[in-house]
Amino acid sequence: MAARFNPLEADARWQKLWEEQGTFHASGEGDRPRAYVLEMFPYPSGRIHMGHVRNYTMGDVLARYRRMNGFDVLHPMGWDAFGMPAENAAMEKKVHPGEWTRSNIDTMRGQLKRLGFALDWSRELATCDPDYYGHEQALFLDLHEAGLVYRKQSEVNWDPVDMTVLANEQVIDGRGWRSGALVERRKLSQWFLRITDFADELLDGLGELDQWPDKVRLMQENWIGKSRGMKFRFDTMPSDETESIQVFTTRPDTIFGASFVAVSPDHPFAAEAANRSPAVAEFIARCKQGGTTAAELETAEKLGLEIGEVLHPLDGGWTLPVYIANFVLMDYGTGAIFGCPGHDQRDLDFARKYGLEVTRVVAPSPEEAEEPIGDEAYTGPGRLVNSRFLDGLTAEDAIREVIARAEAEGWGEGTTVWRLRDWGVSRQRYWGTPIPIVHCGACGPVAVPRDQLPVVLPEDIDFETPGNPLDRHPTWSEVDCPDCGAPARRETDTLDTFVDSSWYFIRFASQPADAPFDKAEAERWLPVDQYIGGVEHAILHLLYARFWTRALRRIGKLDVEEPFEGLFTQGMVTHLTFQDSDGKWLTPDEAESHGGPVIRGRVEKMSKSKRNTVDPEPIVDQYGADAVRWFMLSDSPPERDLEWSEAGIQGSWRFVQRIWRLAAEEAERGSSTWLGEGDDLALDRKVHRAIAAVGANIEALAFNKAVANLYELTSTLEKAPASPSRSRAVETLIRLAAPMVPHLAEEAWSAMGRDGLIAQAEWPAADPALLVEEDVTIAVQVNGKLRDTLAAPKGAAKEALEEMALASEKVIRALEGKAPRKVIVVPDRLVNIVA
RNA sequence: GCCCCCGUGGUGGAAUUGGUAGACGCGCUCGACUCAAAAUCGAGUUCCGCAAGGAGUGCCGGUUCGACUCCGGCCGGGGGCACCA
Repeated sequence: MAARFNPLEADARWQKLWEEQGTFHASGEGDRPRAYVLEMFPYPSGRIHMGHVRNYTMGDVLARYRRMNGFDVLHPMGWDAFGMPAENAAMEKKVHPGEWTRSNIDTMRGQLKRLGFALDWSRELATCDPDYYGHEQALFLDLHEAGLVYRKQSEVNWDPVDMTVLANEQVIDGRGWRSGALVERRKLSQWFLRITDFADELLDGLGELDQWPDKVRLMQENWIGKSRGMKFRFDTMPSDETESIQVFTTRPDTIFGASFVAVSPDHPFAAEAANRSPAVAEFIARCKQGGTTAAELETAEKLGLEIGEVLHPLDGGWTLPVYIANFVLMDYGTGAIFGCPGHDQRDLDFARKYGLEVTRVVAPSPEEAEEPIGDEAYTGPGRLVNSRFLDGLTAEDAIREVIARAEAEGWGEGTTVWRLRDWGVSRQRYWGTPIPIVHCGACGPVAVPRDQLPVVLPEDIDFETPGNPLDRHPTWSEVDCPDCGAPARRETDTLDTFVDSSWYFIRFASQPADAPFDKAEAERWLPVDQYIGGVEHAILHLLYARFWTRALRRIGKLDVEEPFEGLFTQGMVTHLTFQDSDGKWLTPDEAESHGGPVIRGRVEKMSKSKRNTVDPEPIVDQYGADAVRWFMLSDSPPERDLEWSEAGIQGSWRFVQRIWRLAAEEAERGSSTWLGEGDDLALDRKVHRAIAAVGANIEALAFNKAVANLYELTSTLEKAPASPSRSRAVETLIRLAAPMVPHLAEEAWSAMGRDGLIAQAEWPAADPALLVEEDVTIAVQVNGKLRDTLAAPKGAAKEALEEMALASEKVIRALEGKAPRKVIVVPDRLVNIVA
């Protein structure tokens, strides 16, 4: 038996065997309990990075652990294969996006396989495959038929050089991130999904997701942004021809503090005014200039232009000026507000600038009723003042009162508004799922008949000229209208790639050829028991997937409420950064061999721009998959960042060899030479405590703690004398470590002469009798300070413990002759003597 | 600006419901083996102190027999949203 574990040889051998035997295929048959373990599928960008390795190692440990615990485990892998980088590569390197993507997938699949992940590769899918996106088109049409898809004009970020729509994230300081051109706002007809129809259930559903991080639930809650308030109207002057203005407020109680009404520059009321006056039109144009970056908005000046007058709904003799104001958003609430400068900071800034009245209508105490408002609006609690029939009411009561009156008198109503907007899914790009619609001059937009799906992307495309290649393709879009047969044109937009990732976990669970999924089969696996991925998807992907699942439920396709029962967001992999004296980023290797001075920078997320990435593949070459896996689990709590270090991976390598030595030693000794030396009960207890601890920690995804448990057990075993207990314990150690270091575990398992694969072996059971301590150490405190410890049998009587504690010499000394006033005894834990 | 999270040795981090702070790893120190080195093994490693003992979980205060843990106020770091009415 080899003195060293040789991963270079062993890893590949076991990986081949697992693959040949289909060890990790999810059966879906029989009545074993099922577990669906899923990590967010990767974008095939080229090569696996350390973040992937960490993410997939965590999921793999859980999947292997569940399998050893008797579960039928579904642990699949696929590729989020549509998206911009492929088109960029096409433009820069003159390769077809499909070719580039598929070649990346091949590379990355090979890299993943070398890490020995227990994946069911038979279910592998790529979203760029017509077999996948064709079914997505069918689902899109299902939602369309159900009225959950619609088309409307919408403003987009338009890059006039690249001739493409940009996502908000791709607009940097008002310019296209690739072209650097000033981005324009254009109105285009776009497809939308009615996610706002589900706002209430998406919000309420968060309450049930108790296996999600609070942080993510909170982020989604804020994103959905439910606000209760009142919508009401300000009537225009009887002489005006224009209609009344609807406003929304969350503070109807402050209605007597109103000093102006403001509408968005995009509001119809503003447009009307612009029609009448070039000055107004010019002002609106000015409002639309300027960037949308955080910094610019922060410092942006409040701009307003008075364009009319309206009547206060509770006092026909009270007129208020109407302004167009640049800080009012058209797509929130009604696009118009009433300004209450006393109790809203923005309104106050505006009122000061334009010399409008500032009235206090809420005061924290009666004494402060006439206290003028200074530079800060008062937004705290209090009672109403200067508010006629509302005076003296609390803000909450006043809100109810005003809404009740508005509803009774018919000028307003209590309502709820949402921050969440419908999901625009049109993208003017080639490398995505074609939207299965045909535009006919006579019939309008018509769904592509089901038997004509999938609508497949053309292969012969040209990236030489900017813009959407689909739009430019000479023939692809030319079709006959499915309804009337007249010449028509295909929709040339493709779907947002977030649509692709909104249902891939369903397709993993069930993949018939003729349908997106089989309802019953998918329902047997779903929801995903444990989903693991980066926190950067906390809102978009996870919200869209929740919506898509609920939409399918509403149309009767799938009876699942929430797609992901458990969610875990793992931290990033970070690394030191280095710069030379000119500020140029250096790789760690360059930093070492650099002649000049090198500045050690901060520890940051691995990124190409900071040049601090570490490619996993050479590390696997050098140390083997298990050492890499072990390191990914060991150093930091999984939800926090992990700093990559050479010392860390070396430590992991040493540990892998330590386990190997224990196994090799036992294997060599054989199973007969030492029999009869008797059991080592103390060792048995430690082993069973480790069984319980490692299991509990893996279930809690506290991998770093499970790792610590294994280190501790290993050290104990190294020091333990030979005995049947020790031999059993080494076997147990191998089983416990198997989910984390599977290749080593298989090798040791087979060397020790055990049958079958350890991947399919049983997880050891902790014997409850051995988990109970016989003796415990009792802490003895005097006035809360530790003075002594004493050994006592478990379950010793309080009186006995008290007596023992009072007899302690150290206690007597600490008491300095004072008599104990009180003695607190916590059984099996401590005695505290208060003097 | 609003919301949320986190501050523990040289370092990553442990510490069921408040009950012996620093498990386990990394690093470091000393020792063994070696001509030597690597690898490996053993001992030690919160701080002050020879010791007895004292101090100690960002800072200040509070609750409690007892606080890393609970409460209030600061300071520092990170994240999310952002003119959301």
